[in-house]
Amino acid sequence: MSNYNMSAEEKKFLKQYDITQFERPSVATDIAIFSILREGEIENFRKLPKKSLKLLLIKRANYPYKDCWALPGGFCRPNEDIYETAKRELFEETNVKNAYLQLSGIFGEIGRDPRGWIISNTFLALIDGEQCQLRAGTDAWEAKWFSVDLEKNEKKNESSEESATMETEYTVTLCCESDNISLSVRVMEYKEFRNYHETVRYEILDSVGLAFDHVKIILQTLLSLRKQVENEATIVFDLMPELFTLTQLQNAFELILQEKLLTANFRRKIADYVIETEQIIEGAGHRPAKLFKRNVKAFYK
Amino acid sequence: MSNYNMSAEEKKFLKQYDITQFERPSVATDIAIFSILREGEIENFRKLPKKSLKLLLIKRANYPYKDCWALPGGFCRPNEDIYETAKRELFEETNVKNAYLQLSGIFGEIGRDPRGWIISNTFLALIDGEQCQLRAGTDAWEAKWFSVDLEKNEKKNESSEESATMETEYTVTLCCESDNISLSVRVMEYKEFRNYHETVRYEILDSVGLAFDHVKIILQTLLSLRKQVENEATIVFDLMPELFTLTQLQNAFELILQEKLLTANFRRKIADYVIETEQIIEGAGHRPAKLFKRNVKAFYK
DNA sequence: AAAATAGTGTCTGTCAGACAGTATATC
DNA sequence: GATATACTGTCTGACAGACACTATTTT
Repeated sequence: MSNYNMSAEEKKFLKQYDITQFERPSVATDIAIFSILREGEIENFRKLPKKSLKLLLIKRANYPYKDCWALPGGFCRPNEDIYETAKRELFEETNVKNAYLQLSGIFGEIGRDPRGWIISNTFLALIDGEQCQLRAGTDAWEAKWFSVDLEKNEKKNESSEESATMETEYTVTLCCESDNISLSVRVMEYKEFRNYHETVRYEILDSVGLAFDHVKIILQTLLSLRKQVENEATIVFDLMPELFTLTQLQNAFELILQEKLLTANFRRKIADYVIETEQIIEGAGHRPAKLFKRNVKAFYK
Repeated sequence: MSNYNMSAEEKKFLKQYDITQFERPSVATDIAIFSILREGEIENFRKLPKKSLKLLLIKRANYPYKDCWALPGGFCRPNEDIYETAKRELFEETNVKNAYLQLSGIFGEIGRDPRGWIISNTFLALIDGEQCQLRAGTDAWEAKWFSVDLEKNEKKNESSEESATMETEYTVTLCCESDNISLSVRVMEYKEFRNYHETVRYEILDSVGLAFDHVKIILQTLLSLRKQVENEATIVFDLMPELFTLTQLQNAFELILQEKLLTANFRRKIADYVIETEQIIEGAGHRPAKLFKRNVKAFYK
């Protein structure tokens, strides 16, 4: 700390202070790394490749939750800031150094990890999936991209003048096409409005094949990503390569929001964030698209 | 965890697993508790009381940072979720049970606390200040509401086609009128756009009178509060009592955003969130205002 | 009547949604 | 020419910003 000069008395206090006298948790990070990747093979030379929103999962080689899939993550090391832990883990899995990384939550519920008291600080990462090199799998280690699909199912809605409750069931479907793996897990969302305040709580209904409380982390992170995309366009660019077509960009928005957008309107909305380049996409069985780059100036208000 | 049956092998693994073999941090929470309170005495019987955005600070009775002011907070106890820690601390300081509480950041930089490796999960809390009962001060303990003022000072702005940097100096002024205390602290914000990604970093310039890195926490929490208020109106209601006038509500918006709003436009914007009651404010030296309550149904999309 | 706040009506320009239409590559 | 995507123009209605105006209470 700058501007802080210790007195002799304070130095003495610190010398006597024993931080280990209190019970401490382990602190870990789990990262929901999203990207946009091609789904399967190109069926028709005319058609654009079908892309989908992907999430990186790792097959656990050890107990607990051996053979289940989990978010990449790890323990925070001494002399390491948690953001550094997240950065390091991200790099170890994907070889990506400069990705978008954002705190998305804390999960510290008692019993969430059978090994003991482990608090996880969770992060949202967005990367350009085509660019990244996944760490090679070994016998003990395997990482795969899973396509993400979120289904919302309103269950119950009660509201009076003073209070309201809203129960929503979410089904998260994670598919790894190449390996023919499909995980379908469900989480319940309980929203309450009582005492003039809103509270939200999540509960896992079933989580077969997914480790720990990672379903919850995935769901909450995905919902917060969506909300952000609705509010500001800039975050989506973190999924894009240096040069991209406007259709690709629109596709990224559509995959996150899970809804179709109208092209003319979309282009008007993002016009200020992009600059047209001289280059075009070649080799497609149809009219080629112009390539755009980010307009750096537009990313500042 | 539901849906999780352990094998004998796994049970054996967990029995052998020693979580204490790794070095662990202490985990704490610090809470930025905001409210809106009357500033000083009523000078003119005609005028409305002047209100301001207040932040709760506590005078540290012990080392480190003895006699400095700090955010209320404390260590996370075993068998306690961090949200519970925050709730507990909030209740201990303010006697408020059902306040709005939201994760606002993690601070785990090495050296942020001279006592050792302490990671702080920080929270934003909004409460109706008029309703809350501050815990009584003792010789060893003192809590005060400080008015918050944020000043922005753009310092440097460079941008090219590929990259941009933006340096902003923030001055946070915290005043406790009743005790004639005024703390003025400065934080530098470094925004960078490089490798097609934006990063933000904060650095304390000076922090006289404020403990630890709490300036940073205060600034970042306040900025995120502002951003949220710009995006959705609902969060501001957490600062209001059950019944309130529209002028009071507008005032709350203005204090957070630090800008004047136009009344007619404001009322149109929040019209759906409120319901008129039969009651009116009495005893003012001017036309009395109607009292409104929250429209519970509007708080759900 | 003066002071001070409470509350409303309306003009304007911007922008999002909807939709129709045109353009241009490859095969 | 068929196919498929790329890209543009314009109508509409909603809404945010600006501003002028009216209303009501106490002293």
